[in-house]
Formats: sequence, C-alpha cells, structure tokens
Amino acid sequence: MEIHHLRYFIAVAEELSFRGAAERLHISQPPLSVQIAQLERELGTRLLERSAGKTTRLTAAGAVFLDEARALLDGLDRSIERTRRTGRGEVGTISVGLTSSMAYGVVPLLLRDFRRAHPGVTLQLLEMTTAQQEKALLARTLDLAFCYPPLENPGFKTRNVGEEGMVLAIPDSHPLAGTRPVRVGELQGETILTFPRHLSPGLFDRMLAAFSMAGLTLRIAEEATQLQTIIALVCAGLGVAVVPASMAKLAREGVEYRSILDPMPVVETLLVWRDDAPSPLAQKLIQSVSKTA
Amino acid sequence: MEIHHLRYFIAVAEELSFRGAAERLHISQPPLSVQIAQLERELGTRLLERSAGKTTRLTAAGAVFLDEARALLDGLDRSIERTRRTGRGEVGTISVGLTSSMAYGVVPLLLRDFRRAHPGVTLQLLEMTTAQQEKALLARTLDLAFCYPPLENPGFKTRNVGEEGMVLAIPDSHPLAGTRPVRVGELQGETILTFPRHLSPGLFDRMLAAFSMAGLTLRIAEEATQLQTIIALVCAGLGVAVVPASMAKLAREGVEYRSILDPMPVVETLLVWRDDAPSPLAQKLIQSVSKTA
DNA sequence: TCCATTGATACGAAAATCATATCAATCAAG
DNA sequence: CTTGATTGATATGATTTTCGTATCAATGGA
Repeated sequence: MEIHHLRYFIAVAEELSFRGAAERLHISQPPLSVQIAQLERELGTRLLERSAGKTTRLTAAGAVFLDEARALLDGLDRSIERTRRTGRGEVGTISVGLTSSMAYGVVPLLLRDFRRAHPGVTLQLLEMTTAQQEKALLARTLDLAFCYPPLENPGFKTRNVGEEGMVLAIPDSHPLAGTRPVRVGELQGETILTFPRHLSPGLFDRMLAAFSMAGLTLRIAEEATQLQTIIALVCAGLGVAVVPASMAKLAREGVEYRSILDPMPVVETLLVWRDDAPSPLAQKLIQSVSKTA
Repeated sequence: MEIHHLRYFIAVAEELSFRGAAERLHISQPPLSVQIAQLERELGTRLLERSAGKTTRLTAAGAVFLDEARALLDGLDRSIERTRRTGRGEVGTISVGLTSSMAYGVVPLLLRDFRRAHPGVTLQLLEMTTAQQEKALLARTLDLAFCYPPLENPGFKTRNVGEEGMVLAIPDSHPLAGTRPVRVGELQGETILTFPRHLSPGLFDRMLAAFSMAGLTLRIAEEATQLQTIIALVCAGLGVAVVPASMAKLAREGVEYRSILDPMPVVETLLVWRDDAPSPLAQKLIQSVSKTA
C-alpha cells in the first residue's frame, strides 16, 4: 500500500464515482479501478459496492477506511509541517551551557532577546564550568556554551559576546568603604579571596599575575564553586574579593563594590559551538547573539 | 511522498547507516540514498548528517520526522486492522428493526445469542411497525428487520424465525379466570379489544376472520399502538384481548392468560433483509439466527 | 428498442524504482 | 605517511509499476 492508494480511495469515496474521481485526480478511469482493486485485495475486503449503472456505495469497511485514510493524510500533513518547522529552526529545544557567574552579566539579556524573537524554541539552560561545557559540547550534550577563555580544545568556533572589568567587593564596615575608587596597593595586608583555579584557569592566572606584581598574595576559597559564595564570604568579613563587574548587580546587604584604578584582567565571555554542522536552532541563537552584542 | 519513503527513512534512522539499512530493506544502497534525498528535498530540510567515514547522525528535523513516521506507520497498521475486522464483520454497528410486541418473544433470545458470539458488534435496535421497517430497509436506514407477514414489498429476502399461537388475556376478576382453557364461544357478549389494523394487517385480517366465523365482533383500541397498552386496558377491566402467546411473559398484576381451544391464527416472525449485498454483519446475524431458530 | 453511462479488462507507453559499476572522502592500521 | 577498507553519492542501463487508449458487458432512461 502506498499513499496514492489512500488519495485515490478518498476521491472515489467522496465522489461515489470512479469516473468523477478520476477526473478530480487528473488521471483516467481504468488505472483508478486497478488501484482501488489492488487496495481491496491488500485489505482483503471490498471497500465499494459497484454495479454498472447504479450508484456506487461504500461498504461498512469502506466507510471505516475512509475515516482512517482521512485521519492518516491529516496526520501526514501535520508531520510534514512539524518537520519543516523544526528544519527551519522555528520550534525545538536547544541546550545552552553557562557558568554560574554569568547569571548577572550580559548573557541573560542576550537570551531574553532570543526568546522574544523565537517563541517556539525551548531554551534548556545548564549551569556548568567552562571545562564541563567543553566536554559537553564534544559529547553533543550541549548545542552552545557560554564560556570563559582559554578553551582547552581548539576544535571550536567562538564569538566574543562581551567583556567586563573587575571590581573590588568589600564589607561595608571596611575602612575602604565609600564611593572612592581603590588602588591595589591599598589592599596590602588584606585577605584577598578568590575562586579555585579549575573554575576558570585563564582568569585565575591573569588575576594572580596582576596581584603578584603588586606584591600581594591571594587566598583561594576552595569551597567557593560559585562567585556568589565568595560574596557571601566577603559579607561575613573573611576578606575582600575581586570579581567581575556584573556581580555588582547582586546587591547584597553588607557588601559594597569599588572600581579598581590599576590595570586588571578583563573577563571575556565567549559563545562557543562545534565547528561541524550546528543545528538551525543553534545558528539562529548565534545570529541573534551576534546582532545583539 | 509515499509510504516506502517513510519505511526507508526509519530504517536509515535506526541503523544510522545507509548500507546497513539497505541490507535490512533487502535493496541496494544507491537507490536508498536517492529515496532519502527525494524525501529531504520534499520536506525542504536535511534529515541526516552524513559525512563519509564518520558516523551518520540525525538532524533535529530528522529526529522529529522519525517520531512522526513511526507514529504514522503505526496508525496505518491500526487502520488496516480496523478495516479488515470491519470487513470480516467482527466489529461495527448493525441497525435492526423490530415491532414493540416482539420484546417478549423469541427475538430477544436470538439477539442475545448473537451478542455473545460477536462481542465487538453494536446492535442498534429500533422499535418500528412492519410498514415502517419495510420503508427503512428500502431507505437503507435498517440493515435487518423483524417483521410480521405479509410484506408489501416483494424485493426482500426473509427467513421465518419462529411462530406462536394466540392466547386470551382477561382480568383476574373475570368469570372465566382460572386455569381452564377457553372456547371462543364463551366470549359471547364480551368486549374483545384488538389493535389498529395498520400495525399488522395480516394478523388483523386473520383474527377478524376467525372471530367473524364464531359470530363475534372486535372493538379496535385506536390508541393502542403497543400490545402492552391492550394489556393495560384489559387490566383496567375494559374488556378481554387475544394476544401472541409470548405476551404471557409480561406478567402483569390483575391480568391472566388462558389458552384458546378453537383454531386461531399463528403469528409468524420474519427476519427480513434486502436481497442486494447484505453487509458482513447482517450476514453474520442472519447466520446466527438461522442456527439458533 | 436504442442510446448513454457506468466500471472492468487488455495492452502498449511512460514513469518510477532498482541493481551494477564507480567515485571521492575519510579513517584505521602498518 | 601511505595503504587499504569503508562510507555515502553519482551515473547508467534494466526492471517494475503505473498510466492512457481502446474496448467490453451491464444497466438505466428515453
């Protein structure tokens, strides 16, 4: 059985006439009779009562199969449309990774714009470290990733979607509290908290270098897998911290943010994807982000 | 698009290999590639990522279409099975007419047997007079009819499914009440109620003849479109009535039934159907009734 | 009785699918 | 780095299927 059998049968069942149906189908009557006969033979039952001269009628099985055939063709149309929409990237799900520290930066804005432009698309956001995201991209668990450089794997395409400076986070009870920008030298003797290196080796090393030049050392808060934890430690008076500027949006009681006068590393945010055949959805998000950023 | 496109695509999507799928389909690989390419062209989107040497993978659209194609083929199988069952008369609906007076005779027994043997069949029972049933058969509103002879239209096939004698229905306060059979002569002076002629002309005329021979007249209860109404009138003391023996099963408080010694008309019940192409369900019911009766 | 119309059948023509042969690209092994 | 094996794509002739023309028997209406 093929789909044209369904179409042919529906035409005959609706016209209740082989000649009329043949005309509607733009074919001649004999092959139509043959095709219907094939269909009846395969189904093992007569679908139409025909007697020359008198009106053709549906059998009980024919009435059932007419309903079924219509439903099947409708289902086929819907299936085709759904597939086409998916192919055009109008619907579907896309997995996007981001680090927990990006929750307050430019990434939410970029994603919000994409969501508005593509309401049919489900964004699946997964908080992961840069290293985890790289592995997930390779395993195809992620379609896209928002990472911090440097990337370990060279086989990725990237786009810079924003960069931000570092600011100082201090308790509001601290002598340096106030609106004044701060120099690194003023931190002499302070406990300067920072995150474990594996969370962002590139940023970590550049921070380390910047402070070493000023003769300062950093204290690594091993348990701080999220920058918010660092802020919490600052709030508790365990020290000060240097964090990306967007963290200032996390207005936390008892913590103030001060800009730093000395040269500090700049945190770049990269959108990363595999260089082989990104899905249409991924392409759309890349395009959306490129336009916005 | 044809159904074999769906089958071919499912095979490739499941094997994730054109050659493997071709082997499974018992065709060679080149035409399979061509068919998939046709499918992709018609859908306007790529379904499979293929790169020589590396593993073939589904695109997002391909994953969607795989689900859809499986569902469509499943639906097709179910449709075929449903149609075949209808063709074999295993499922469906059959419209059967019967007169209201048959509700206590042999007909319910016959239908009960059929119901047991064919649980998938819905019996649509319609209470109609014999004349109404004949019209409904011609209009194809009914598939089968349980009628009383004679039939007006000669173009029917019939089968006698039972005959029964007539009995006397009298109030239990009546002088004739008791267990004794009754002679027609004993009804001299009684009001003998009967149904309007149009409900069953054949039976009416034979009844009329039988009573005329004994010098008795009948009083027609015009409002009695159902035999039960006659019984109700008897119960109310408006007279006595001669009714089919099966009505005795309608054990009504205040009414007794007496057999009649004189020759009385015999009520035949006919199963009636059009002589042109009865549906498989109708054939099954005819067969069931013939075996039981 | 004749004529028009219905669907079925027969047969050659057109179209679609298929199999064989072959290619470029890629990967694994030496 | 080279070789051999495997992947899917392409080209071409063969086979199968479907289609159209011609024709038939059966039925209903004029």
